[in-house]
Amino acid sequence: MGTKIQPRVPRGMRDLLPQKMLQRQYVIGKVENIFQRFGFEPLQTPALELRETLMGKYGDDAEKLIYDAKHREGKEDLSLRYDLTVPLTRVVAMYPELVKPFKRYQIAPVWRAERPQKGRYREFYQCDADIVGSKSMLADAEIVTMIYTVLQTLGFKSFVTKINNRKILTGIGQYAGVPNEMLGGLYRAIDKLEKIGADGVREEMTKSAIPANVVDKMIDLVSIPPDNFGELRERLGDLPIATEGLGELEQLATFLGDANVPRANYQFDFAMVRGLAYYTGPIYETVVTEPKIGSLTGGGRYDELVGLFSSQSIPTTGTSLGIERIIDVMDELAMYPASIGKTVTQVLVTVFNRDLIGASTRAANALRAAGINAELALDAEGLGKQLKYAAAKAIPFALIIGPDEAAAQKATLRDLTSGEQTLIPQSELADAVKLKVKS
RNA sequence: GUGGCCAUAGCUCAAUGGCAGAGCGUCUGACUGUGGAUCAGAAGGUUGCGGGUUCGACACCCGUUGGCCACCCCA
Repeated sequence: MGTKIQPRVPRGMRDLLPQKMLQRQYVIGKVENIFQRFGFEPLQTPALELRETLMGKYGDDAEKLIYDAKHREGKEDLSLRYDLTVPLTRVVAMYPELVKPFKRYQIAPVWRAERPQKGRYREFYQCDADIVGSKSMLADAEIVTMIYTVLQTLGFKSFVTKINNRKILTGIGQYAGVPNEMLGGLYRAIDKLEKIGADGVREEMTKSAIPANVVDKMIDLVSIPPDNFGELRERLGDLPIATEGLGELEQLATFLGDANVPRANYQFDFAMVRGLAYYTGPIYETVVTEPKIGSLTGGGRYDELVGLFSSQSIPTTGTSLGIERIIDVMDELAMYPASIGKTVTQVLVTVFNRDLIGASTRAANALRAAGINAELALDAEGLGKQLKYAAAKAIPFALIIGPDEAAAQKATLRDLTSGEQTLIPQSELADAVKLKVKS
């Protein structure tokens, strides 16, 4: 062998070592649980999609970030999936026999060639839940309710799901009379209202070459406080598209009230914008106030997307939870329950010497049969070393069967946290250990 | 994609341009039935990588890769 290869992972991607994986599995398990409780069912799709499946759906800016993954000698142009939404619409178009409304969730990695940063990776997991085949605002309300339930279950306290409607944004654009190709700049400036204030937005709009008279109208409009439907209706009432959007949000508000989602956890924010091109109706985005890490969830209604793959379009709404950011916030705020340890092993069964390998193996298997995660020490090289190993791995208990215990048909259970030891008859081993381990 | 900060032992960090160090961790022993305490000792480095300046570079210059931060955008 010549010079060694530097062990590295691709930029923006990472290994997830066991301790991290235990935390992730906890979070993903909770999320999956809630998804199922709302009647969503699992779906899996390939990591690679045909390039043509992905292109033309997200907008130019987003599509620059799509990874190509064509094989050297392959005949198909392939790309790594950019999100889970477009694959879903592809599935819906391919299997028209799926019973509607089709409610599916998918928890899987997606890839985006962005410049990495904290809370932003090139390979990351998304947790999506969508309802295909219902145009009712009740579907949107279910999505927002579920977002609330997930975050609340994970222990989040101060978070707000902001809700707006693409139709209102379109209305704002019409009201301002800005040409279509400038709408992007307009929306982007509006989106920054909270971050940079009205003056900042004014500056931003001027930079985007939006006429001065329009800018003033915009600032006025966008400065309408959240939840103030009346004021907005007064201004945009002449525009059918805006009226329609407002009507939808009012219905949504009623349904959220029915669902008892706490008023503090959602807000109708007419300045909230989402970048993806395919949204057509209500849009949502959840932010936490404590560590500023961007949005934890994002989603909305995209009634026309399925239509790009099929002769008929199907109304669809859904959300994507940013599991990576949720995990980052939970790390920062130490939100994991004590029950997720650093290891899955509950008991290390030590091996006193070669002659007692059999006794320890039988004990380990008895524990395993009783549903206890038991690890058998693999080298009989001294009790001290084995206990040190247990401590290093944060295994909470060690079982010791030395000559004395073996002769008396007993075993010693040592609590590595307190140092307390109990002598247990081998006949009652599993039950006695179970009691100790669970407490 | 644009701009800035950073990269030295497994980890956290030192070292006026002049012999690359400390703390923690790791390993061994004091302790042949007990880890986390104490003591003694040991291992561990091409200073991210490639060039350049210099008698001499961890330090200065250029490039490159990666991490972080602010934009852009977004989960």
